[in-house]
Amino acid sequence: MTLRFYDTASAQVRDFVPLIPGQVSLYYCGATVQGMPHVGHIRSAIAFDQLTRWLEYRGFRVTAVRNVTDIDDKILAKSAASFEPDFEAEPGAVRNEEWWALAYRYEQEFLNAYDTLGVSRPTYEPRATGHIPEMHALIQQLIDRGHAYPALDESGDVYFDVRSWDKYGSLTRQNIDDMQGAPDAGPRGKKDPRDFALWKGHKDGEPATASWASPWGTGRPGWHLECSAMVTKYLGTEFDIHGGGLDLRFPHHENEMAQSQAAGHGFANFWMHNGMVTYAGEKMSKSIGNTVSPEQMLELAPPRVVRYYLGQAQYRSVLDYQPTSLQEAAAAVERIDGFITRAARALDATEEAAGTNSAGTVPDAFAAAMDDDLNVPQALAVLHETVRSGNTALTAGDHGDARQALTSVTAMLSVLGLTATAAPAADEQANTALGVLVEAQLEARAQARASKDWAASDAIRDTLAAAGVVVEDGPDGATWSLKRG
RNA sequence: GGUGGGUUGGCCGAGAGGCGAGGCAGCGGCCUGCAAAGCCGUAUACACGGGUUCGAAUCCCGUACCCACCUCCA
Repeated sequence: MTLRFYDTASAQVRDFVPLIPGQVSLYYCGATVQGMPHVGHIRSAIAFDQLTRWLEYRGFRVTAVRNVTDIDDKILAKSAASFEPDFEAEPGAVRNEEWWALAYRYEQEFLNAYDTLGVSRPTYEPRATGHIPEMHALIQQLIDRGHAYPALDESGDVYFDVRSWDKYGSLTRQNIDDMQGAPDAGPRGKKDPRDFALWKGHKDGEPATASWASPWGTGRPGWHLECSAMVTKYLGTEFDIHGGGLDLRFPHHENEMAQSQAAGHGFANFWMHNGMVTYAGEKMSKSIGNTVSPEQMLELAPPRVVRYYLGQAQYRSVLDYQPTSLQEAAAAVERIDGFITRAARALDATEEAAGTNSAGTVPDAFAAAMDDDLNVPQALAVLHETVRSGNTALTAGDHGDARQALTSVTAMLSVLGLTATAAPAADEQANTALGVLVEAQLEARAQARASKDWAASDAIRDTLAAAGVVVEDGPDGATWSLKRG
């Protein structure tokens, strides 16, 4: 049983062998908390959550780290704008908000979205501003090794010297001389326009709270450096997997890799990048303004449906959002949930040992699909096939097979982060206040049906349906459930 | 200009030399008083043009179009 993942650095699917047997160290880039999350952020988190869950299912102890970039240009700019007299508060924006408050507030928004959509919390979630000393140590190390230098002007910046590191560009297989270079970078005291900032000198007008003392003058960390420093602190100088969105490959991850390896670190063994979410074929991003928020999706569908939708494609592929996407996902989820509800009720009613919650195992075909670079679509095919065979078993009254299918489905859903909320057992449901009323209606309907009074029977069913109670007739009489969503 | 990725049936979305993944929608059937749910059946799908091969959606060459990154971006 071999796990295989696509590694961006080597551009191939490779066998995954962790550095320490039985353990996996995973770092994936979280958000720059400068605004509300959009579903692109969530898709990335779901992808690495699926990875984490699958590794854990496979018996690995996973140490997952997801950073929070809580200081950067945009955060400072947004905060500064909130103090302007003509500040026009966007929905959700706050007037006169300090940069650190703004960052913490949006961090909470991200956490809420992650939690709602079932993204398990990483082991550690470090903030950039909490790791200034580690960054200073790394910068000093790079200067000592001749790979970094204080800006040639008086800006107080410290730059990484890309020309000093001949492997620069190797992650994305680019040649430095073929790169466009930052058009607006100008010299800014750089030796090469592609040199990037490890440390940004304090600028006039920036709040004093956004500035830390350093051997090179007061300032704040560069984006790329913070990840390198935090990875090393929590996972060591060499670790198994570094993840993030495909758009972070360059420059962010290229720069991270360069500075860490130039500092003598082995760094990431695997680089895994999730594909973008597009809207009408265009990448969803703040700068384009075509974002769809988790809230907007959650208005259209329950969290598990949103999770199903965002997690159903293979993580590396582009996921194009369409207005009908969530309806389709909802239908698929309802099909699964319908089986679970029916199976649970049928089995509970006939078997006393219903509480056998032994952690089920996943079908071999499902496992093989997940082992193969997290082929979730293929795994979902196995899930649906299991649901079908379970339905067939239920119809046939084959409770042994039905139970096996139920256990199997439950295990698969757990791995995918789609665990169904346990449907109430029939008698439990009947004992609620609503249940008493519904049962009375169903009793009346049963009598109407017995006397072939179809008009009365259907009227009751319609009334219940209007109240969100779905009635289904079966061989043993009618059952009911609350309409989901 | 450089570097990657893509184009699969009405839609989404896997696969990767021979047996038509799966879901959604549609159609037909079984079941049902009628429904619903479920089950069964149902599609001459692989951008285009060449080539290799007994056989190509899958390999090779070329073409077109799309996307991403090279500037902050999950």
